[in-house]
Amino acid sequence: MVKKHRVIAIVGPTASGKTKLAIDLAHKNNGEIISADSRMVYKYFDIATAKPTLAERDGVPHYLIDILEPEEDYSVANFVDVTKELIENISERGKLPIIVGGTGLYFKVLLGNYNLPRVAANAELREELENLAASQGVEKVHEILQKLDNEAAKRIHPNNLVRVIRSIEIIEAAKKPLAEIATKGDVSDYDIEWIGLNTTERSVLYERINRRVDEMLERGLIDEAKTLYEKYGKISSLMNTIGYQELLPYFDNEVSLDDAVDSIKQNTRRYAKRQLSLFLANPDINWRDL
RNA sequence: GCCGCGUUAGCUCAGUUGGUAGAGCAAGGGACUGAAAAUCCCUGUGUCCUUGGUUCGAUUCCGAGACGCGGCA
Repeated sequence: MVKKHRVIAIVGPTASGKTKLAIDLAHKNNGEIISADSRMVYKYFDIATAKPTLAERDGVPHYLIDILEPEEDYSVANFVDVTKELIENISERGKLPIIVGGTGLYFKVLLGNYNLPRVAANAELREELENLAASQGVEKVHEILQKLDNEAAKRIHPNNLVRVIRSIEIIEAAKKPLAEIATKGDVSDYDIEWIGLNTTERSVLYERINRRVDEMLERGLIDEAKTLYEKYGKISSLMNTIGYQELLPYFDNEVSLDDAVDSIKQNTRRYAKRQLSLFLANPDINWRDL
C-alpha cells in the first residue's frame, strides 16, 4: 500500500482571508499553493478575482493561476486531472501541497475521490437545447434527460436548465449513464487537513466584502473590466464573473455606476452565502473564526 | 397661511364595499458528481402615521394633529 500524500485544504467564503492564511502556512510548512478557483485560472482577471499579486505571493509557488485565455472553457474534470499530478509532483519534491480557493465543487470532486473523465463543452448541443427550452419549455429538455438517464434526471430540477443540459452533454459524449461515467471510491487518495475560515457574525463578513469591493474600485476595477469588455465582448467568462458582469450594463449606459457597484457588493454577499452552504455541509472541516 | 395628494413589510407599492392584509425587489434558509463567482429550490417579514369619534368591530368611514410632495399666496 502506497503512503497517502498529505495535503492542506483551505476553504471559506470570499473575502475571509484564505489567500493570506495559505501563504503563512506555506512559509511555515515548506508548502506550495494550488489554487482551487474557477476564475483565477483566467489571465487578466486580476482585480475582480482578488488574485494575489506576485508581491503578495511572497516567493511561494502558486499553481493554476493565469493558465487560460478568457475565451477558453474549463471544468472540474480539468482541475482534478491537473491537480492530482501537481500534488504528486509537489509531494515528491518533499514539499507540502496547500489547496486554497472558493470553488467548493473543485474540492469536493478532487478530495472526495471522484473519478470523472473530461467532457468538453458542446456549443451546438447547448444552443439546440436552449432553443428547445425557450420554445417548448424546460420540461421538454428534462424529458430528454429522463430518457437517457432516469436516475440523473430525478436528482436535477427541470428548471435547472444549466445542469440538465450539461448532464445530457456528458451522457451523449460518453454514451453511458452518469453513474457509470463518474465513479466514486470509498476513501480519499489523500491525507487531508481541512481548514475553514468563517465569521460567527455574518455582518462582519459582509463588511469585509463591501470594503474589499471598494478597494477593488480604487485599484482600477473599472479600467480592467472595460479593457476586457472592449477586447472580448460578452463572452461567458466575463458574464459569469462577479465584478465584471455588473459593470457591463454600466458601460452600455443601462445602469448608473452607483447601482452597478451596489450590485457587485450584493452579488458578492450572495455568493459568499452559497459558498458557505456547501462548505458547512462538510463535517471534516475545522473552522476558524477570523 | 390656504388648497390638493400621500403616509400599509427593509424598499417601491397594491388592497380591505368595515371582520387586523399581499405582490415585486431586498433578506434568510437550502441543493449541488461535471458551465460552480454558474445554476436551481424553499420561506417569512407588519403599532396598516398618531389621536378622538361612529360601530359589536376601524388599517378601511368622519374629525383633529404630525410628517412628506405639489400648487396658490
